[in-house]
Amino acid sequence: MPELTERQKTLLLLIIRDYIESAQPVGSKRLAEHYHIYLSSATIRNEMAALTEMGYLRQPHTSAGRVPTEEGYRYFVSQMMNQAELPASVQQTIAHQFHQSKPDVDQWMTLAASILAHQSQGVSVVTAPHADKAKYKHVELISTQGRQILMVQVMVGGEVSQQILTLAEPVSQERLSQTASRLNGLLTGLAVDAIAALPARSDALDQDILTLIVQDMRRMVDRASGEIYTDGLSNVLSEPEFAESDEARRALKLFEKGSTLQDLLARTTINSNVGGLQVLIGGEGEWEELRQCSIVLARYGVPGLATGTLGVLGPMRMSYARTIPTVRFVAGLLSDLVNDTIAGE
Amino acid sequence: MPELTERQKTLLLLIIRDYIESAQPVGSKRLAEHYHIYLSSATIRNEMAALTEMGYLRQPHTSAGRVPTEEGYRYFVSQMMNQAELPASVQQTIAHQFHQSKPDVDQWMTLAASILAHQSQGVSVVTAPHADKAKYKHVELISTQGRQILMVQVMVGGEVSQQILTLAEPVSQERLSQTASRLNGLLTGLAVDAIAALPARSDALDQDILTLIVQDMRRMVDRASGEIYTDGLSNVLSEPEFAESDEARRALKLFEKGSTLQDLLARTTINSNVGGLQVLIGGEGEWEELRQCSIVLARYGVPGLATGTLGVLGPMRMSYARTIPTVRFVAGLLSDLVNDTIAGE
DNA sequence: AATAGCACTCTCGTTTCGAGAGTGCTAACT
DNA sequence: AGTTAGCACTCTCGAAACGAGAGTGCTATT
Repeated sequence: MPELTERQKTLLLLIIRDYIESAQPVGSKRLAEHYHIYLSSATIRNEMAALTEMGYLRQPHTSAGRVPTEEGYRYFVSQMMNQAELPASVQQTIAHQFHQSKPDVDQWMTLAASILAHQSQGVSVVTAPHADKAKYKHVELISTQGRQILMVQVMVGGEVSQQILTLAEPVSQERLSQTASRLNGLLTGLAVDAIAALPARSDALDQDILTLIVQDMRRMVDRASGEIYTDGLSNVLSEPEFAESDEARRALKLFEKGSTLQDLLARTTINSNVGGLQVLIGGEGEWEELRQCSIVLARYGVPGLATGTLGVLGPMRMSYARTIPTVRFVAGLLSDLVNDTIAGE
Repeated sequence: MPELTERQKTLLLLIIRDYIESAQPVGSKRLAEHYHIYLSSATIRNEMAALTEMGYLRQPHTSAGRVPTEEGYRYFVSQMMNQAELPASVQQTIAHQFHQSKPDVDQWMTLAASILAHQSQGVSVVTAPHADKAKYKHVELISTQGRQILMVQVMVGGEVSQQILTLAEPVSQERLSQTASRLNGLLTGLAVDAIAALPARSDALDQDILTLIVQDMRRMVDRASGEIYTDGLSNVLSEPEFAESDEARRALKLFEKGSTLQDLLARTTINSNVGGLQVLIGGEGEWEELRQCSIVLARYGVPGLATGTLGVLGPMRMSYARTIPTVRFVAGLLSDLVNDTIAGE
């Protein structure tokens, strides 16, 4: 259906840009006066009617200006997708912040969330890089008290999981350390399936821990993403479309119980490959809670080894021109960091 | 200034209770009709005038009903402080949830935050129990990649900190394990100051790690509270006083950058001892952002060993009758849990 | 001391109204 | 044929007007 004439394209983009800035329906007259189009308002009206007919625009009421439809936004985004780049100065500032921070995943995620939120004036969402196919690297067992022990497990790539276990009976730290070192000798470099396939061990404690390790690795692989880092929540309230608190509350709830969010991010895992951006506009008919929102998502990391998701959520009227390049740039940066971290293995 | 007659007390409490429910200024007539006071509206008016004079009530405009002042709320809270108890059935439900969960601090905190938020319809705030005087228990060193290693440190009491370190040069896992086990033999049970006072070690790696351990322990002691668990953020938006998003945004921002919050919780550390509640009303002249809010705080844990803070933030008009007993009860529960955890040492 | 009565004040929801902005359509223009 | 001017019409929005309702303070009475 790309029956858009050149003029219609320009007009459409202009209208959307104006609406994103002003948050108000844009009319033919305003358009004719404000921008240097050498067209009369009447002509513009005709074109607008056509664009409305085609489903790119919409009028809130008869005799109000036009507002982009979701389809309109989609066109807008597709147009700017390949073109927008973050100014070099901003790039430098951001990169600088990352290189100054400690080499700690937690720090990176927090920083990424903060930068995304500030740059885009939206709500940022970042998940930690996650090994698609976890390989065992190391386990430590530390007795904390009585029958409870702390198990710290490290994957190749540096992903860490800690968990508290309750054993059937108290075990001394020495015994735990021996068990751990035996298992470490045995399992290093193996994937979860290989470990599960090992023959049962003679020592009961060994066997118990082994089972738990497998469980834990499974859990790490299954949860598409663990904790979600987020920032800029208060930004949603600045947007006029969330002035009535009801709509805003719905959006906030998304972040309290992460299930919808998890769902959303999981989808991206499937559809999108590292490097590509994905923009979901108006919930895409799937997410009722997001009907008023858009999300710009990207996948980062090293495919097959460790990847994560990051993105920005905002009103459908969000500034894509700022958000898209920022998300892309930060995703690239994080990919590099992950790459560097893994490189040594 | 407790020149309140018995009748004035009853009236004041009634007015506040009504206002908390209805969120609307309460007038003399409404009061006379709705409740079984055998007084005429005129009499009530007189008393109201007196209460206003004394600073417990306020009228938004001439000829509107009365609204409690902060002083009024304070009186209200002081009255109900000793009396309110959570229904036994609710107590059971809550206790049940805790006993079903895994023995994991993270789980507990999340659960506590969730329960508080739901019960009180406010925003809950919980910090993990934190050792006031950390004692060393165990360290593990795990090489993750090249010069970077993961250091996992466990305190007596079970508090865990993990950190990524970058060494001057790559070190094998064997060597790391040896170092760790040497240090474990040496340091177990010592407090940070004792460790800092140890003579320097001959082995360079040992010494490096030792320094880092001390640093890390200091860090853990210093940060009054690390991560803040929170829930029910979307509840703020339901309250009519936050209908205009500006006020709501301010409250939300509190939770994004935790500094004010940290500050607030730190104060409680000083003023309040375990078991006692503290109710801050209207920011108490100190916290501009909280002028419209109240916060019910409690300290839990075992004094001198490990304590944490928990509380609920809501509009000044929040339901103290539900919030106060809930906070008190959950604080008690968490104290028990901390106690049980530590008992074994 | 408590109350009934009264005059007065102030808010709030409704209604009315006109300005303004925008539209669609038709007829004229290039 | 594409563009533009003109016009009648629609709809929103803010201001002004207004009356109902609720509440108050004060005074006189019980």
